[in-house]
Parts: sequence; C-alpha cells; structure tokens
Amino acid sequence: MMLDFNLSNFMPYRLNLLARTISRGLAWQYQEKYDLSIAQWRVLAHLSQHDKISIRDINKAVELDKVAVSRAVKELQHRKIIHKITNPLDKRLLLLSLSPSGVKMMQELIPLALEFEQKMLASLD
Amino acid sequence: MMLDFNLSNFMPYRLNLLARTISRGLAWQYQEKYDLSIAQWRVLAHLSQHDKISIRDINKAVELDKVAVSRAVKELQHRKIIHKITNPLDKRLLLLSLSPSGVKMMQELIPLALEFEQKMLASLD
DNA sequence: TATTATTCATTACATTTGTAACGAAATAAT
DNA sequence: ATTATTTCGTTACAAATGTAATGAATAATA
Repeated sequence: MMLDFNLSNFMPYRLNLLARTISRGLAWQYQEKYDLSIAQWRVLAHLSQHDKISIRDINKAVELDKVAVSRAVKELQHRKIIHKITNPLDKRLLLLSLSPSGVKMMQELIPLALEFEQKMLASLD
Repeated sequence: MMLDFNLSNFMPYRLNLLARTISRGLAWQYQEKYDLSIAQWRVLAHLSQHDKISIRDINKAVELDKVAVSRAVKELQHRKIIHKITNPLDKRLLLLSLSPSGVKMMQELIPLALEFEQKMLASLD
C-alpha cells in the first residue's frame, strides 16, 4: 500500500470518464426522444451520408462490430426507419438506406446532436 | 438521405474511439501479464493509495458501480491479491487493502502504466 | 468445371454489464 | 424501546456485448 500512483490524475482513466460522460449526455438526446441505442444512432448517422451500403461498409466506417451493426439494422428496419434489400449484383450483400421517416427523424436529430456537440466543445475550455 | 452530417468529425464519436483505443492499449498491459479487468485494475490502483477502505469508498472515488466493485473485490480476494475483513466498528462495512503479493504486483504494474501514459501523451500531439 | 477458400450477414452461445431485490446492520423517528 | 428508514454489500435476474459457428453466395484455384 501507499505506492505513488494517483488514478484520478491518470490520463487514460480521465479520458474514459470524459468520454463516458459525454456519450451519456448525447445518448440522452436520442434515447429519450427517439429510443435509439448508440449503435443505432451511428448506423443512422452513417446512412445519412452514404446510401445503399452494406453492413460491412458501416462496420468499417463506424467502428462498430458487424454483429452490432446487424442487430441495429434489424431493429431499425423493424421500426421502418431504414430500408433494406439484398444487393442483386451480389446476394451476400445488403443495400441499406434511410426510409422517408428515417430521413425525417435525422433531420430533427442532427441539429440536436450538433448543438450538443457545440455545448460540449464550449465547456471543454 | 444525404443530410449534412459527418459522424467521423463528430466530437463525441471521436472522443469515444480515442478513449476506447487508449483503454484497450492500456488493458493490454495488465490483462496480458496479470489477467486483470479494468474494474480490478481500478480497485487495485485506488488501494495503492488508500488503505483499509470500504466498497463504497472505492465506488465513490473511482466511478465504478458498487456492484462492479464488489465483483472485482471478490475475485481479487479469491486470488489473494487483496485482503478483506469486516469493519468491527460498523459491520456493514469492509476494510480492504492490498496483500503483500498485491503490493508487489502494483510495484511492477504502476511503472508500466505510467510509461504507457507517457507514450500516449506524447503521441497525442 | 469441380473443389476449395473466402466473404457476408445472421444466429447461437458465452461473458460482461447494468438494474432491482434482498438481508444484515446501523441510524432516526415515534 | 419499538418501529421505520437508511446504508452497505451481495445476490438474482435482465439486458447488452462479444465470440464462435453457420449457411448462402461468390471468388479463386487445380
């Protein structure tokens, strides 16, 4: 005991807390109003920019395990927020895109997310 | 689709990735050599400075759920890395401290952790 | 072209993590 | 004093996450 180490000042620890705090604050926005998980949010965010893409595409772009993407997609499709067909040129692949209601949702959500980001950036100084 | 939002530049997202990357890099140190979870590492780190404390103390200090602390403690005690008795002055509380072998372990681990931290800080610029 | 190997998405299973409920002990209230 | 409330640590249960195995489709190779 009484070794010279202070966890509270340890960068990886502090960084983790910061990330967690911000993550939760953000999640609060889309969870409360839209009942979305972080994975679902990321999938939607990516689909806002990239259309007709596969699970693997999202997996690579968004640092989410492909199983996590698959699960998020399943639920989002079930809720008709995204559209999902199999790629006729390669039947292993999917073609995913936002549905009209998904677009509408993201049109509301993105400004909230950006606003939140600004608040966080401001308070980081 | 094609809304104006780029997840890759979104601060909360990037912060999360950074925290995860660093967390995993660090975990690699103590998981590989010492088979410790993050929770266990935090408990040990805190016990390196604070002696004869309770689960609740750690829970407050280290931002870990009390259940998580309890589980970590259980395993660490089982491996004789820490010492655990009930507080005779208040039998609801525990008195936790590093065992001799725990001290030795932390004497090895702390330098590694600090070294890792330095490397990370250096590469962040 | 027949066989083997690889890729993609999903499913099944295991582990981790979080939440609620509990019992023991102590404190506060009547 | 007795009862009610709170605190502490653990246990039991539920949900989320990670890992391995699967099946279908394509690509590569002999």
